[in-house]
Amino acid sequence: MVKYESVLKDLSVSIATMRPGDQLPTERQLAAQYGVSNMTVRRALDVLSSSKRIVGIRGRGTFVAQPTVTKQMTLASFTSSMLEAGMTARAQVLAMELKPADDKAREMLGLDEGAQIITIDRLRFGDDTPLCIDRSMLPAERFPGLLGNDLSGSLYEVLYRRYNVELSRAESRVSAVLPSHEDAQLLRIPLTTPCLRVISQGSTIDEAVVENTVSLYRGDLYELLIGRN
Amino acid sequence: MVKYESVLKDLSVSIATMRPGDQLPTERQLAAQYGVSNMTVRRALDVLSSSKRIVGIRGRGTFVAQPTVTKQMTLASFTSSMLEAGMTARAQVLAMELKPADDKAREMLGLDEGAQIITIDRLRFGDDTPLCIDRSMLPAERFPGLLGNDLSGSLYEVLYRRYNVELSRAESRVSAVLPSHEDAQLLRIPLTTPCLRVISQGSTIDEAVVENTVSLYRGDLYELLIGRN
DNA sequence: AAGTGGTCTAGACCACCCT
DNA sequence: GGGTGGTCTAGACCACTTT
Repeated sequence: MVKYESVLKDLSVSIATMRPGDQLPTERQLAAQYGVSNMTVRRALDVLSSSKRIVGIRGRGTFVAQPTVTKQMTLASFTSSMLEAGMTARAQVLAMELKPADDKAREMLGLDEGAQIITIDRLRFGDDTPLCIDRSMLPAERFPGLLGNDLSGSLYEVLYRRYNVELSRAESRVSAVLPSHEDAQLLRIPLTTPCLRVISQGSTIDEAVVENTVSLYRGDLYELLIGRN
Repeated sequence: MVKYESVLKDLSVSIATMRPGDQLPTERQLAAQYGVSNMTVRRALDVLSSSKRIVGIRGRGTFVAQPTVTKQMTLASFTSSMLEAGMTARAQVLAMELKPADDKAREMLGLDEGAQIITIDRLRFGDDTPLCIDRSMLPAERFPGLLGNDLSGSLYEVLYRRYNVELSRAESRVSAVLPSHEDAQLLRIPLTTPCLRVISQGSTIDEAVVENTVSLYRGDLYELLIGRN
């Protein structure tokens, strides 16, 4: 791990314990504290600043930002975008199941009758705040033993490392919904907080759809960023 | 304008004339060429690299990137997606205004003090059902007489036909919100119906942002389709 | 005047790729 | 070994705010 990443990680944790408006140590102080140069501290601050977690005011200081509605997110992958935002990504597995595919699942994944699927429900955190519920569905045949893996990180990474399957997100459907009782409880939000529901499919290079995920993002903390990265 | 921005701008233009796979000058060469230090060149390269326009390979060099699939993710335009759904698209103009740009508008459109903007609010229908409210903002200087045009169809088409300006959607931010009283009334929905808010910017080929639109879609009837097109 | 965020330098050094 | 991208330094300087 390079130096600025250590600084970033540490700063990220510190900020999480502070309140909006609180002032951070000065750049010089941070540089001395971490035994690192001005430029390296700034590189870490830049990441936090561009993800709107802090605000630098020339001549005044650096402050913890108000948590605005404009947090950042890409359609790429939860884990990578959390990293980019200087937050730690973590997933808590809510449920895992191996079961026969119903009609709907068979259609979505292009499976034959009698095929089995794996379902994985996960609650995803950014710095200990629940931000998203992921419900994934995959063909069991293609990923034997998947449920034995550690799924607290990136699902795509596990698929790549263990099964050498590289997925790309083909198409996503985004809608606005109110959370169910259960989901609201998991995300720790009121029932009236609108959420973003993203239904996405992962396909291999040969176009076969091998993953279907329904994600529910907290609407008050999340914004999807779509476009040229 | 700071130095790295000049370098970035110049590099951006250069890259546009090159082909994928072509090699850029080395960092040292660029530094000498622009009369600037290594770090400053790198800062510009970092921007291009994180937006996937170039790829740096340690020990080899820096190369123009292949346009990737994820880069091309776009939101379909309202008019075209209505067409695809077999519905007729129509827009009712709610308000049009020519007024001085406030700070926020100036920042978004990159305008100087004293510049004027055109705002256009439209209610968009699919088969006589109100589906979306669009609030657009454009620099007045660039589009003289825009308000005299028929705006019941596609705004982008008008801009193209009348001003020969071809816009591409640069980046869109999607969030889930509840509608205001006014917006709920316009869309004929209860206040508790979650909506999709899409903030998008249109830019010309030379990267200038000349349009900013906030769209509010009925969440119960509208789904955004994001995919490789 | 002193202190702050932000830019920039000139160069060292590392990891890596090519002979 | 020589060239490349990438990280980092120690400090200078600028723009700005506060005292």
